[in-house]
Order: sequence, then C-alpha cells, then structure tokens
Amino acid sequence: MKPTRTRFAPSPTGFLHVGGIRTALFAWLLARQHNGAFILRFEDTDKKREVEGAREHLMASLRALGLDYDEGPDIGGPFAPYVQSERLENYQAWAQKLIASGRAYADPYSAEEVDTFRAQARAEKRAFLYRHHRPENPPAWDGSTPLRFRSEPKAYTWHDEVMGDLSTGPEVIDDFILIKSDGYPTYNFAHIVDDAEMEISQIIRGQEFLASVPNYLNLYEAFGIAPPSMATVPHILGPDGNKKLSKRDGAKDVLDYIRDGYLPEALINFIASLGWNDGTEQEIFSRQDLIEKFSMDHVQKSGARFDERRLQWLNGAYIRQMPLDQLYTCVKQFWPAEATEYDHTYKLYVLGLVQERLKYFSELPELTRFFFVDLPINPELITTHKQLRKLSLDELRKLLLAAQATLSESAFDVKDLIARLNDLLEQTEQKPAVLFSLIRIATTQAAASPGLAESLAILGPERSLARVQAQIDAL
RNA sequence: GGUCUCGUCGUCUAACGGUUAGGACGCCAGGUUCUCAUCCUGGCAAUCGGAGUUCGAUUCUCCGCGAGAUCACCA
Repeated sequence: MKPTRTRFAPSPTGFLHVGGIRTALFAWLLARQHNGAFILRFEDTDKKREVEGAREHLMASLRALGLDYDEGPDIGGPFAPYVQSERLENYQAWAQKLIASGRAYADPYSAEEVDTFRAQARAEKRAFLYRHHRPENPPAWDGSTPLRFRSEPKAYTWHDEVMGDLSTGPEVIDDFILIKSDGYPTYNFAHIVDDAEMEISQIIRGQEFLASVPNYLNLYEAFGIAPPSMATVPHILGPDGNKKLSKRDGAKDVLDYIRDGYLPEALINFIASLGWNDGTEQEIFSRQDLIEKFSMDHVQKSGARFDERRLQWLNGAYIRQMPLDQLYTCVKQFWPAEATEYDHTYKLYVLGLVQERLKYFSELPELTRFFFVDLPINPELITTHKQLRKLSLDELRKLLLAAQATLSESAFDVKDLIARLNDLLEQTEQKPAVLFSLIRIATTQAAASPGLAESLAILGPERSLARVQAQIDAL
C-alpha cells in the first residue's frame, strides 16, 4: 500500500477560520494515524488576491493548534518548493505534455468574448460550456493567451471517502483553463500537478470543489495517472443561518480563539466533532483519541452549524480536568492588571477557586478582580437582592456589625471561618440566604464569586474586615 | 435555469429493515446549609411531506418540498 501523504493547501488570502481549519485537521489526523506525512503547500497562483502576512498567519494558526507539518514552505522537504508561484516551470512542463498529446490548446478569445458567450448561456438558462465555442484551428500557444484543456466529455462514477459513490454525466465536463495569460496556472491544473509530483495519497477538501471533480478525472486520464483518493467535506455553516461559514459573516480567526483563551485541545476536539463522531457516545476526545479513532467514513455528509456555546462547554470541561499548576501556566497572560503585585501562591489559590467556573481564559479578570483590588460599593447588589432588599438599613447594619465582630476573632482559615459563620447563623437567627449573601456582597462587591469561606480565607482578615466596614459606611 | 449533493430534538449527532428513536450542548425544575459555577436527579424537545416495496421503513425506491455547492484568466 502506498504511504499516506496528505496535504493542506490554502491560498494565502487571509486568516484561517474554523471551517478552513477542519480540512487541515482531518488531513493531519489521517497522516498521523497512518504514520504518514502531512504537507503544507501554498497555492498562491492568484497574485491579485494575495494578502500580505497571510502565509505567516496560516503557519502560526497551524502551529497554535498543534497541527505540525512534515514538509512545507518554511521547512522544505523532498518535493520543495512548496509554494506554487515557485513551481511555474513544473506546470509549464506538464502543460507541454498536454499540448504534445493534443489535449491542450490556445484560447483565441478575449476575456470579453468569453463573457459574451457566458451571458448568452445564462440568458438561455443553460450552464455555460466553453467547449461549445471550442475553436477549430486554434493558434499555436505562445503564452500570451490562456491555455485550455481539450476535454473528452463522458460520464463518470467515482468514490468519495465522505460522500460515497457519485456520478455525473458528460454535460459537466468542459475545457477549463490550465494556464492563465499571466503565466500562472489555475488551481484546477496546479493542484493536480503538485499532488502528483508530491505523491499525495489522499485529497481532503471542501465541497466547493465537488462539482469540478469530473473535470479533474478527465485531466488525470489525459495524463494517464491514477487520481488520489478523494474526500469531500461539507462546509461548516454559520450559527444563525444556512450560509457557509465565512469571514464576512463574522467567522472568527482561529487565532482569536487562542487569544481569548481557548485551549488548542478543546478547539481541535470541537472542530473534529462538528460533523464527525466515532459512533459511540463519547464527547471528549484527546488528540491521541482523535488520531486513533478518526475515520473519514464517519464524517457527516451534510454541513454542520457552528455553535459557540458547545465550544464553550467543551473548553470549560478541558479546563476543569486540567491539573492546577498546568492551568496556572496557561493563564499567565490573562490575569487582571491588578494581579501583577501578587505572588504565585496567592494567584494559584485564586485560580483553584475559579477553575470550575472558567469557560475561557479571558474571563479570568472579571471572575477574579475582587481578589486583587477593592471594587467600588455597588448598592444594587443589595437593593436588587430578593432577600436583602426586604431588610431595613438598620437590620443590615446590625448583621454586618455582628459579622465584623465574629470575623475579627477568626484565624481566617477555611475551617475556622466555616465554624464561625455557622455560629453566626444561629446567633443572628438568619437564613444563609440572607446572612451569607450579605457578607459575600460586602466582601466581594461581585455578582458572583466562589464559596464564601474560601474567598474570605484568601482575602485575609485585614481586607475582609475593611470591606465589611466600607459596606457599613455606605449604607 | 442546468448539474451534483444533502435533509433525525433549537444545535452537534446515535440507531445490521424490528429501540419506549439514544447521547451531548442549550433550556426548564429540584438537590448540593449564600451567589455564580461544578456535580447529581428529573423534564421539554426530532425522523421535511406524500406515495410505494415490506409482516414491519429514520433506514430501500419514486415524486414533491426545503437547503447547500457549482456553472471564473478565484481557489
């Protein structure tokens, strides 16, 4: 059996969003699963669309997700270069083979003339076929005009790893352009040459190419080479509509998810399970699980909608199962500014308290700020509280004074705090919902916070008591 | 308009032609002496429609309907 060699071949025209990364992920998984090679190739044959910095961005995105490639533009490999604009002579050589065998010819028409043909077909509600206008005696090709493939229309049936058995009639086969008048090859031509030269065993790509496959098959035949196995994955759709997920609809750069504090492992798990499952009820797949269990024939044929809530849940699940010290290194850049003057031990303790409620790292500041700085008194926390708003200012003051008295004698370890808070419940004959809420609000000024005793223990006596006092003063 | 593809809870998805159509996210309710979260329990919720084949159809066939892709000197 031939070695597994898969590739990810983006055009450097922008960032990589979740939809785009999926084909890269699948290709990577197959390569790793079979101890094969994963190859990165830049398809930069349209110079007009190229975006400055996109190459670096694409490579950074793959790196961030841990999708390491074995051959590529920056690291080379046995079939270098891995950039199409640096391989023009290869395409010329292959084009000459077709010219020699009579399977390619110069397109004598101007772009405007072809547009006229196209408009005509459209007006007649027909699909446009260039070959209906194929010239009888095309001039010799001198490179100043497009070079077209001379197709041999016929019906095809073929197998797609995801879609299953597919078939089309001869009416979809056409004389597409191999080399543009600027000397660059089209995608349709270049990828076939490169995949053959680079010995790619399996092509994984989005469904926008599905309709072109019969044309590719026709070209493979003209070259007398066997096509690689093909897998067509459906698009990932936007969250609200049925549109393909695209940059225009606000699809986010995968690097933005990393910046927001999503874990690469969670992102990969999420993207993989968007349209794929292993047939069991497992939801969480480690990278190794995915490598072992991934299979193209379990990939869904229809497009999946992108649901960020599910990604959040998954990321939270990964965060929760992380060892604390590992999580600590991950969140280093995400602490609120006020945390800089606090030491490792303090922050580690804080992190331990919020670990189970953290969905992504950039939430860390809002979740932990009150551990590092006194927040301004927010009267609404009491006036909108369904129990506390019923109490008079005098009652509130009494409770806070009682709390102050009890806490001032505490050793401020969790155990002692719990004991004293429980005593205070009996003393004041209050429900926890009243007493604990009040103390929690006074000492945190936050709508939500971790357990009361644990929070107080971290804050310490000085700060806790000062905050209770501040709350009393503000009543 | 031609061609191709797809169609199970709101979302992601399971189900050799035989299941009370399962799981997960989300949502709702309850429990875990405060909030938020976690965890646990329970609940709501789906086979696009119509024929046909069959003892029996989510599954096979056909016709509708809906959705997506494509018909570029873009990939």
